[in-house]
Amino acid sequence: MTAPDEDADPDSPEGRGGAASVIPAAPAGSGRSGLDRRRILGAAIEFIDGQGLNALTMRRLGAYLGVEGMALYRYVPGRENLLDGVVESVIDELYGDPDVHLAASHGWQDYLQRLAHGVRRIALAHPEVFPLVATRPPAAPWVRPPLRSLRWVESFLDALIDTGFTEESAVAAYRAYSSFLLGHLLLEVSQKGVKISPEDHPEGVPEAAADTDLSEYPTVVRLEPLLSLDESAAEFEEALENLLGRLEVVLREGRTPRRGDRRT
Amino acid sequence: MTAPDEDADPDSPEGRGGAASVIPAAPAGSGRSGLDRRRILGAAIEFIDGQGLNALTMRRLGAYLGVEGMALYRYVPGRENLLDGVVESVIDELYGDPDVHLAASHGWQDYLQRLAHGVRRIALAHPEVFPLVATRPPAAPWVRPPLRSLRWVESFLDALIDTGFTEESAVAAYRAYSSFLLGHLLLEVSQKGVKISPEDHPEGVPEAAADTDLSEYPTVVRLEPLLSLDESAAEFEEALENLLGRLEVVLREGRTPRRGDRRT
DNA sequence: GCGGTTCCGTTTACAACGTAAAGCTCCGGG
DNA sequence: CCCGGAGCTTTACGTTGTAAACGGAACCGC
Repeated sequence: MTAPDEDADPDSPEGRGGAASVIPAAPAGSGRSGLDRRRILGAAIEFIDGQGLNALTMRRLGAYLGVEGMALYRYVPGRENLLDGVVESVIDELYGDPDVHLAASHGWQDYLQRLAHGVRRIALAHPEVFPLVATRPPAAPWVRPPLRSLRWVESFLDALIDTGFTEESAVAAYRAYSSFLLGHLLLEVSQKGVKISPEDHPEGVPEAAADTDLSEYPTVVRLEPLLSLDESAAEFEEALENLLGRLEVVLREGRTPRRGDRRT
Repeated sequence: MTAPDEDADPDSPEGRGGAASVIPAAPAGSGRSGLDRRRILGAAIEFIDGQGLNALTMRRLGAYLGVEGMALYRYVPGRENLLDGVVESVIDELYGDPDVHLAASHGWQDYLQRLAHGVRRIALAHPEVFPLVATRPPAAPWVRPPLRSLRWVESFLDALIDTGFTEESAVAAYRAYSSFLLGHLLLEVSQKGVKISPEDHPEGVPEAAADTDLSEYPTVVRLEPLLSLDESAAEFEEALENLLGRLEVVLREGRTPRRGDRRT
């Protein structure tokens, strides 16, 4: 079903190289006994990708690994920690992505562009996992967003500061960038999440939905084809470019612009 | 504790009029017997605001209402549905907000501005609830974002179309606006969510955290004061204004700008 | 008044969850 | 041969969401 050519999304799974596959871990119940934290986290990710987050329970994950559920507790302190680990693991895929660099060797715009697409690739590869990134309470109070690892935050700030941003504007940029990524990807991922409805209406009237009464919302109904059109890639690109443009202004003016600009 | 004057956030709880209080419902366990769906949803919101989302269980919510837990099932089909109802209720607070209008009587910019602040007020009033807005699977596949109610989507699209947007650009605007709101508010809310840590360090060194080793992240450490500075209100304003500016361009050009047409 | 229905809340019940604690089972070093 | 520990399983407990049966009050037409 997925239109394979035409204007294929460069961030779609397998669109780019080898990133987005977590761990070479054994397929499912094969590689017996070699249990360890990484294998567990890898399995958890596979499991969530396949069965959804709600389906993930300790016992089921155990079974998925050919083991008894309680066995996991030898390597993982508990479920919450496991989920934290999952998030961390998923974000760590960035390190394996050859298109994403830790340093801004080709300018900050290139750096941010690559980073954004790297994160998007991850989000699209693990749509069920990604919301966790947004929801899990952060280890450090700042570091909220998509790049939850301190190492990435460090890299981000360094990259910008090295290329001329002031500290203030680098931090401002970090936040603007983060919330852009978070918002856009969350929206995109959850839009994909709802497939074309697994069952239902094998025939009968396609409009005038069965569950809710749409007759009060004529515009929504009329624009439905537009609304359900998926332009995410282009929209992402546009919003990203706009953001970069905004940051460029910040850079040039050396400060984060304030309304009415009465500064401290 | 909350610095009351200075440059008070206009969207902070009680900053604006009467919105952001769900339902006049009885305080806690007072108004006995009059159980019904709205009262339950109201109580659930209060409960989540007070005890956090994780603490919400059917039995506890029952107890909070002076009732036996199973009693709730007469009015609510189940927990999932309850959470959906909570989200819906919270969004419905928009209707009670005198500053937010359903129609763009003072131009679309005014409309979007008011709407954005209305949603922000809600997010700040219910920081524990808001992430649900982002996470809950949507009833209709499109309609993803902060304004989950079809009525608001309808209103949004009408407002823009009435003031000159094409259908395509109205939809594009809807998405850009949504993801902006979602991202920014989610970030903001979860940043506030982590208060000054309920317990711990009643004394001792405030920096050089006890749990993780920050020594590898000198920039993060150095910028920590900046990073934890809370400029959310200003940042929100700036990003919102930028977005509106972007939409204005879209409006003027009558189309959603595609990659390729430049205008730096 | 009175039997019956209907409403609403309680009780009881159960499977599944996260997790503590104790029990196996094997394995390499004395 | 025995031992101790690593690694997994068993058993156990409290809590969760929810189905089903239950009780009692409030109302109905008579």
